[in-house]
Parts: sequence; C-alpha cells; structure tokens
Amino acid sequence: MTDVAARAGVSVGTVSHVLNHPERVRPATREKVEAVIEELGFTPNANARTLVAGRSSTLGLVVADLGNTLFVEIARGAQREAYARGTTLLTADSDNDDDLQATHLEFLDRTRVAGVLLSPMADPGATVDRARRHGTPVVLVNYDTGRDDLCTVLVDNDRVGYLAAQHLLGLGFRRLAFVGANHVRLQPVRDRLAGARRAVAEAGGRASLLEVATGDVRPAGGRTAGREIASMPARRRPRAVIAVTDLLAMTVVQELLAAGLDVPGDVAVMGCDYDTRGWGGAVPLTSVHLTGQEVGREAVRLLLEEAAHEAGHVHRTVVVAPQLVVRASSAGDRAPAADGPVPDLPPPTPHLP
Amino acid sequence: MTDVAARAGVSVGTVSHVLNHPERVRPATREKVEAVIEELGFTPNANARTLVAGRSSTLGLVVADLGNTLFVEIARGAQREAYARGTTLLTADSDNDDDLQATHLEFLDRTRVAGVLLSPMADPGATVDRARRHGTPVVLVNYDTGRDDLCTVLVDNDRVGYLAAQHLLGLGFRRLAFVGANHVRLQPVRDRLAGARRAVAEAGGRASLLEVATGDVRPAGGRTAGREIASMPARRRPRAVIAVTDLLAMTVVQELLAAGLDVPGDVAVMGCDYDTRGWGGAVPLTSVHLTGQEVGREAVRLLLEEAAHEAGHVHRTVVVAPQLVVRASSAGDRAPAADGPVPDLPPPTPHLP
DNA sequence: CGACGGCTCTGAAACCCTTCAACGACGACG
DNA sequence: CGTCGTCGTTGAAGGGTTTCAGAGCCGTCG
Repeated sequence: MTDVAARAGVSVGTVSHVLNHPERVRPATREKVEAVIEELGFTPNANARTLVAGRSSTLGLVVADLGNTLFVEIARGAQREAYARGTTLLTADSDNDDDLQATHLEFLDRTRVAGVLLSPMADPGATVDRARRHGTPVVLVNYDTGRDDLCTVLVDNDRVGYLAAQHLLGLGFRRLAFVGANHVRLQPVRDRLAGARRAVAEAGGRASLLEVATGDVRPAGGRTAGREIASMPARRRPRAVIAVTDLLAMTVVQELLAAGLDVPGDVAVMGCDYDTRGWGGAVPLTSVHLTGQEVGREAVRLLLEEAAHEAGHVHRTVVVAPQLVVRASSAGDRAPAADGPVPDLPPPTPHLP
Repeated sequence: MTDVAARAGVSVGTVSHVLNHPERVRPATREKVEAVIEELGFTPNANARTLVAGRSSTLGLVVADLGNTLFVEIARGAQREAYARGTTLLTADSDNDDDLQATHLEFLDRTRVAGVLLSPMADPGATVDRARRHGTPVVLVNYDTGRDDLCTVLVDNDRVGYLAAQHLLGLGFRRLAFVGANHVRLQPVRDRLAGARRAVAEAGGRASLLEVATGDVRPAGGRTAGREIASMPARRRPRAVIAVTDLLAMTVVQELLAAGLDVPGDVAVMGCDYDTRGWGGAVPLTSVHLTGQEVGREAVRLLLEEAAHEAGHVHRTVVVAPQLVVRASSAGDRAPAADGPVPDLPPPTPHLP
C-alpha cells in the first residue's frame, strides 16, 4: 500500500480511502490511485484489515461429514444465504472426527470470523463456549443440545413422520408399517415415529401402524425387515411402509422386489432424509426430505442476527419444516420419475468444456 | 497477549515464546504463563500471526458446485490429505457461478492462504494469474487448460472408457454400445469414447462398438437412447451398454426395464463418473468411478510442494487413474449389492444422539 | 577473582492496514 | 478583504503478533 501511495503521489491514508470510502476522495485522485493499484497489481491484505477491524465479515461452517448428502445441502443453503447477504462462507469438513471438529472450530475462532455455524454429530460440549467467550457467535445446526443459551436450527422430525404417514393414508392405504421403530434412543427416530403414530391415530380406527424393528440403522438393517415384510401373508402384510431412513427404505425395496413383490403395486415404500442414492433406481423413492438448504439458510440468518447485536441478543431455536417429495415408490403409476421436478437435481458431470 | 504478559509478570515476547518455542523458556515461567493463558481464556489472533509471517498455512479449495458428488469427493480427499499433513483446508462453493468463483479465489488470495485448489467449470482465465502474481500458488483440479505453467490434477478419461469397455469385453460381451457418443465437443466424452474404441479395437474383429447419440447429456437424453436400444431386434441389439455418464446410464436402465427387458440379463449397462444416485436402485449400477478423493489428495500434495519451493518449482500435471466398481447392472447375478464393499458408503442420517 | 559462555528473558521494530484528528486550500459570504 | 465552512488530504496511532539483537544472570574455567 505504501508503494501505491508513493507511486500515486498521495499518502497511504488516501489509498485506504479509495479502497473503503471512495466518496471521500476527489474523482481525479481516485482514478489516479486506482490506476496505480491496477498497474502494481496490488491486493489488500485481508489479515491486516481484520486485525484493525477486530473481526472479519466471513462466516465459517463446520460440518460433521461432507460425505453425508444432508450436510452438503446445509452447506449449499448456507452458502447461498451468505452470498445473498454479501458475505463469504468457508466450510470445514470434520470428517466424522470430533477432535478435528474442535480443531476447526478453534481455528475459525482464532481467525476471528464473524461467526460459526456448527453442525456436529455429537454434543460439542465446551468447545462451543470457548469460542463464544471470545465473542465468536456460534449457531448450532441440526443438532439439539437442549440448551437455551444458543441459537439452534432444527428439522421438525415429528412432522417428518407425520407427513410420511399422512401421505400414505391419503393414498388410501390403511395398514402401514414403520421400519426402524426400535431405535428410539435416537432422537430423530423417536420424533419421526411419534409423528407417524399421531397421523395414524388421527386417521381413526381403521388405520394401523405396525412397528418393525431393525438390527441396525445402517442399510443392512433393511434387509431383514424387508424379508420379514415380504414373508407375511398378504392379508396381514402392511400395504405401505415408512422407513425411518432413505437408506433403509432402499434396502427394503430391494428385498421386496427380490421376493417377487411389486413396489408400489403390492407394497408402497417411502423413506425420510435426503439421500440421493434412492433417487435413481428402477423405483425412485418417495421420501420426506430434510430440507437441508432451508436449514442452512435459516442458520445463516440467525448467525448474522446474533453477530449484529453484540449484546442483547435473544437466543432462539428455529424449526424448519421438512418436505414431502413423491416419487414412484409410492405413486400409483410406476413411470420412472427421474425427469420430474426433483428438487435440485445436480447437473451431470462431465462438466469440462 | 499484553494482558497475559502483564498478569504473568513477563514480557509479550516471552508469551509469544511460550506459544511458539516452548523449549526456549524455563519450565517454571512457561507454566506460569500457560496458567494465565488458561485463566484469561486467551486465544491468539491468527490474523496478526499471518500478518507477521506473510502467509498462513491454511489451504483453500474453490469448488464449482458442491451439489455434484464428484466435487464433494474431491473436497473430502483434499481435506484428508491436508489434515494428514498438518494443515487446515477451507472449502468455498462457487455454486456454478463463475463470478462467485473469481470472488472466492480473490478472497483467499487477500487472506494470504498458503495456496488454493481450484476446481472450475470453465476456463478460469486470468483470475488465476492475479492470485499467483501475489505469490498464492494455485493448483487446477479436474480441469485441463492445456497450460504448462500451472500444476494440474486430472482424471484419465481415456482410461475411464478403456476400463469400461474392457470390463464388458471381459465378461464375454461382444456387441457393445456407447451412449452419448455424439457429445465429443466435451473433452471428457471425447476421451472416454476414444478409450472405449481402443479397447474394442484391441479385442479384435468380433467385437463392435455401436455409437448411440443422445440429444442431451442430462438424464433425459438417456430416455431416447434407452428406447432406441430396447426397440432394436434382439439379434442386432447391443448386449452391453456403456453410458458416458452415470446419470445417462440410470435412465437407460429405467427405459430398458420399462420395455420389459432384463438388466443385465438381456442388456448389461454401466456408467462412468461418481454419481451416488445410481447406487441404491433395484439394479445398482456398475460404473468406472472418477476417484475424486485421490484427485483431491494428489492436488494437495502438488499444492504443498509448490508452496514449499517458492521459486524453482517445476509445474506438472498429474493424471489419476479411475476405478472400476462392479455392481449388479453388469454382473452375472442380480443380487442386490448395496451391502457389498461399495467405496465410502456414507453413514446414515439420522445422526442425532 | 575475573572473564567468558549459556540460558532466559526483554524491548522494540516490523507486518499492513484503518481511522481520526488536524491541516491546508478554496469558495462563499459579510 | 478578512472570516468561516467544506472538502480533500495527511500523518500518526493502533491493532496483536513474531523475531531478533541484546541485556541480565548464573555457573564454569583459568
């Protein structure tokens, strides 16, 4: 900057003004300075700026695992909202490692970002408080600590289950099943199950919800559940299945098909979450999507709000609504739906010119 | 830091030493300073440090679109390599916007990161040079500019096509088809086709490669191609299909199934890329995967190497091998393979406690 | 007993920018 | 023609850290 000032025949203060308060400097001077900046290829040092300002305007996002489609959606939504509001979002992937997550959080704290979005896998504990003590606002994303001294964005998992059951009931199915019902120690499972039960209860006496256990929340769990359902006599067999996870739903579908049953002709199946792997199969999967983008957006709003009102900010929890997306696995017709208006179908690679 | 120094009764220089060169300070002093640091909750300001050092040790990654699974894999691989080498990787998503991409690159340049990985959609042009003029090394990822004054990491697309055709030929299929062959203006398509042709040529006279055009690289293009193949008389119909894209392959499969053909019984199908949407269907898709993680890893290695040898660094292009992953759509048996050793199957949401 | 070498620790400069009080010039006004 | 206000510009302070030359101090050796 000194070089620019010297070469333009002005003081560094003036160069700074050209950069940050162009209106304060006479057009002639400004143009001269700008010309020199261009000529010298000068780029201001963001660190020095932040050092003076005390805090940068960048936002950080620490995500538990970018391999999980939901977190990617959260990152995309957050990125868009941040951009719309004139800031930059930097994402750090903790790769399922709590220590790394803490490291990333501390790094962003050290670098004095305007605020951090944290989407953890487990309770982050005191790590968050350390950052906040330095004045780095933190918003918790997609994880419920139950704390009320922290802004939080959550998906309404009760509504996830409710929407799923409501959809199937609305199609006229009465005998429903809920696969994965035994994993109620996982809060989202608990909530989804509760929502599904409520919808069934509201539908009156003719509707029922069979709760099917799985050994595992991972795909393998759907295997046994799928076989169990397939082997039931047709009169007792559930007519429609809600799996607590898209991944479980996918394996249930595979087992049903392998047993010679038709999906959705004999059994309709649907999942929850936002797992793109269910979208492209022969029977694209109906699902209640966790609206990750909306979660990310809302989180950025909350974070900027908190960052703006240093003190006197009231922490709150925003609950985002999930969204039902109907595909072939529950629809009446089996036409492949991949061309349909699936939300945010990523563009295809190859993307080279 | 001044506060810490005062409270510990030492000078700021000593506090700095405790932080960066603990061996230079007497244990007693060190412990006292550390105690005060803890007591005061002091966290060093990374900006000030970078300001002095001239450059931080953080790496930046600017990615064209996080909605694309391949870029996510690149980010994950890069993250892991960076972590293994003791640095931090910050990812910025350009959301398919070239201007935003340039903005992100400039931002990282301003913030004086150790280097930037850039995975663009189109030729980034002079943006890159601006950053490099300030001494910010840039490595181009998954995009071939043809420049030799830049380190680049590419996937061997010729080998993608070659591996695909070789796999099918190895299974005994002779009449192959290549779907999407008309999009040769896209460099990856051109290379993949060339590789496939070569494998077929090497197989001798009895093997053939029917080149099928699609109106579009997007999924819809697979529709017409699939119908076209399905409607051919069985004797002329290709026995195995390579689609230039996983997404195309998925829709081809859907059309074949809809026409009453069996996959892979009547027609085997495979794709290329790394699109997870093809993994979970009733007929999980065989594919030649672009090994995004390896690309990301290699890119970080290159970048750190360039960052280390300020001058006298020889730019080079590293070509990463793709990887054949066999699933049901080409295998002899149709057993669902989702439990098999699919590379990097993400863990399931729900991930709350 | 004095000189000398090692350890520790200090203080100040340097890093690059922003901001703010103050200053000079210039036009308007009385 | 002197005074006042504005506008544009300046110069220095300040922000948090690292680094480096040097100052004390203690022990050792001659």
